[in-house]
Amino acid sequence: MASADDDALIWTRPEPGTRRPKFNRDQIASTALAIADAEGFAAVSMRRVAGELNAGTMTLYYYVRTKDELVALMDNALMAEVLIPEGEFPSHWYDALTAIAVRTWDILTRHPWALHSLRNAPVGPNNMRHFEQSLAALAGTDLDAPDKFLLINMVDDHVHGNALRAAEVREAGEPARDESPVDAALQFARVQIATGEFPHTQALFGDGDPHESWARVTGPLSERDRFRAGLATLLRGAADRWKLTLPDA
Amino acid sequence: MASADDDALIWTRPEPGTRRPKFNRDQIASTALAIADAEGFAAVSMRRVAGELNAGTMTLYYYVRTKDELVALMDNALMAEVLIPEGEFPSHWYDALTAIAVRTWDILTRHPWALHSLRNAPVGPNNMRHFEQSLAALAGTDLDAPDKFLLINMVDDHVHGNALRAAEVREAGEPARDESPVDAALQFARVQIATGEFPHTQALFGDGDPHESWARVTGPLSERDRFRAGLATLLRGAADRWKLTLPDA
DNA sequence: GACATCTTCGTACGTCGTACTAACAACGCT
DNA sequence: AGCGTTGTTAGTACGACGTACGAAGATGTC
Repeated sequence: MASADDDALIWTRPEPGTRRPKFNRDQIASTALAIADAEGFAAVSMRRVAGELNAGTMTLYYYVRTKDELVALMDNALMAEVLIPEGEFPSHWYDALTAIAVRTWDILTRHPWALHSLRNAPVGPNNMRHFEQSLAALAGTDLDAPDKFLLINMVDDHVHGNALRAAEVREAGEPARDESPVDAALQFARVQIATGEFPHTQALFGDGDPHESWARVTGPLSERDRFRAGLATLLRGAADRWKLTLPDA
Repeated sequence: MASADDDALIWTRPEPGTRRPKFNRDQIASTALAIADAEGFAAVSMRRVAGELNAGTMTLYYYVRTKDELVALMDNALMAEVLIPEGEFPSHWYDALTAIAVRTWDILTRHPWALHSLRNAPVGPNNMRHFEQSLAALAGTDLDAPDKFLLINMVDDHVHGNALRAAEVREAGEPARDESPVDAALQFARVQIATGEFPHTQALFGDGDPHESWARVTGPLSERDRFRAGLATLLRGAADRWKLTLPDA
């Protein structure tokens, strides 16, 4: 009876309930994510993603209606990373909000292309989970609905705004880079300052080595610590405004 | 002697030192800006801008090396609008910073495509003027260089972050809209909430009419006033942190 | 086997940015 | 007046892109 269909072994035979597609959305999203991380968002094209999966380009359109939907998938995958794991959730509102914000900032900073690109992505499940966590952080306070919403938005705005600018500036501040764009920008700034039209800027940066000036102006804190300092200032203002308790620390 | 060249009248003859280009960068930038305002940033293509000027497409490349340079021109033109006019500059640091931030927010909100699109534009002259004005706002304080820089960045981050999200949300909150995308998003959120996975979100929004829920959660303040409230909170935190005076008001 | 339906993907169209190159126009020379 | 130089405009063409259309292959049910 070991007849014609030896390939009908349990191992080679597809599971029942087959007729299963060769790919799935998670796979596609993570492939796209990998490309974006390695070569930037601009490298993520339908042809490219399909190629990476050894599929025909149009195959993707079976899983996704448009490229925007692919981007939505990418966004949702990224947002999964920003969720605080069960059990690591601080109990004090200040600590919880800080943990969420810092984690989000870390992710956004690790994927610098994301902020430029995922902005018009519609709300997905993980976006809602992120919002839910922020609300959970404020559950212990007696803020009313509009105030909770306002505070959460303030924190999110700060995170996104800062991550955005930090991503832009990152390489510019690094020494040991001498490609044209950065040097050109520094050179431009120096020439502008030399015109005397920018007395305050001149006083701030001085006339010395640009990289040294930059280091002096940014101060001793890392970009991440400067973000945290800004966040702490914001939350201090919020505590003041709404008479919220600060953690003992 | 009124001979062959009647067209050689002083009025018709071009001025000496001619050989002047037919266009200039300001013209090109404002044309591109107009297109973006009317039809969104995606409508700004080299062909389109050139067409609007009745020029050949490639003519633009005489004024600009790449499309990115065109975008830089657009960015610089926008940044001109955010500069506070001479004489309107408040003397107290708090008022000055607020004026700069609000004005910037207004401009960004009036050109919602800008935040999505101008982000990688390199620093231009008007960007430097904006920074110079921010420094001028802090001239009366005795903050040191790193603290000034940090505070200015915090405010800018807040402005950009908020304007970004406000632009996304704007239409979604408006009633009298029933196109598919917005309705689809609201519908999605309702279905998600109904799963019970989002108790805090559910408690916040309730089960009533989505637009009514939205109105209740955003509260009585306009988007602009909510931005100002967040900004005031941030600045209050800053005043606290650095022992700065608040205006009498 | 025949048929229906699920899944894959080749071809083709219209867009985009822009490299290359030719054409035209205005000036300084003689 | 003619000529070469150089500033300015623009046509053509190439290789990318997203995706509409529809044919082809694969897998299930009778």
